[in-house]
Amino acid sequence: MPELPEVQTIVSGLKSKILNKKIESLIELRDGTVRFHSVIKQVEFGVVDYIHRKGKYIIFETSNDFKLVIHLRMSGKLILAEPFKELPSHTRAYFVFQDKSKLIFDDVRAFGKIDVYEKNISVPALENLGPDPFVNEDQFTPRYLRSIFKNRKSPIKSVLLNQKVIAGIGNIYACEILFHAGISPLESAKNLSADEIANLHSQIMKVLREAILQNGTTISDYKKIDNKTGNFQNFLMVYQKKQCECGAKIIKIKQAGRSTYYCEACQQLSRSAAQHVSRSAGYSLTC
DNA sequence: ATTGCTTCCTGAGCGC
DNA sequence: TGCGCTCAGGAAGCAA
Repeated sequence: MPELPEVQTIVSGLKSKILNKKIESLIELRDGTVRFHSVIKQVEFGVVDYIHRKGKYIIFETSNDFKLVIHLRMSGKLILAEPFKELPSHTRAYFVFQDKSKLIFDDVRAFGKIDVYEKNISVPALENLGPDPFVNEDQFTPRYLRSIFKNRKSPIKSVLLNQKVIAGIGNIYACEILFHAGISPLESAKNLSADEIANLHSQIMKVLREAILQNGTTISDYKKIDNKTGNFQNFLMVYQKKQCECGAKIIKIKQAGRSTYYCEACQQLSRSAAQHVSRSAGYSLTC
């Protein structure tokens, strides 16, 4: 499942491989994968001149003033392919560049989409996103989190997954971040103390930064654009784990329809700020 | 305004 | 071996 670190890894790869390439065509193999918003289908995109992301959305901007907004959802992959290479079995769409190389959008579960807009049109999905911890680092502060959490009764795990609050965190990193912050996923967001929020903020930055360094987490589907796996799965502490490093059993529950993994011993409910002990530095990169 | 449920989709893994 | 069932989950859309 591509979340912020996986999408960041993909965007970095794309920047080095397809920036300034001319899009000759965008072929759709499965209806509904590519959606044109007030743009005709036979559009000449021109050259890919800017590649960036916000949250889990990948955005290509082109020299003829178009914007391609790509979301990989559960199982989407962007794979670079040499000319004449056979297409993967779940190819939903692909770009052909002027040099005949291809960028393939492969997606088993077919939830992913490519949305085409004119460059100066605002994209609702992007407008509704909260700050991204890296793209909007100046807005994503402990103070911002305090203001948002103040009135939220929802469990903190669900709030972390809310893209309107923070753009980019998905199920795996929500679980991992809460473990490293020593906060129970069941805790109501409004119960968190200022110290706990400050610690949570720093764990969000640390876990995501570390995952980016490791090129993301490959659990099942995620692949880099060279079709290779990420490495952060080797550093997961709770997600799909049976036992915590403290020796306690990892608990699996459902929250808002999603699996949550946590350690009841390390992540206790309703501790006062005074009792709170911040987890020490975190990663043992010797796994 | 916020929260929670359903839908989309397909392959893996399971029990029988 | 093969069938049917459950599960995985991001975000949109809707209901409460």
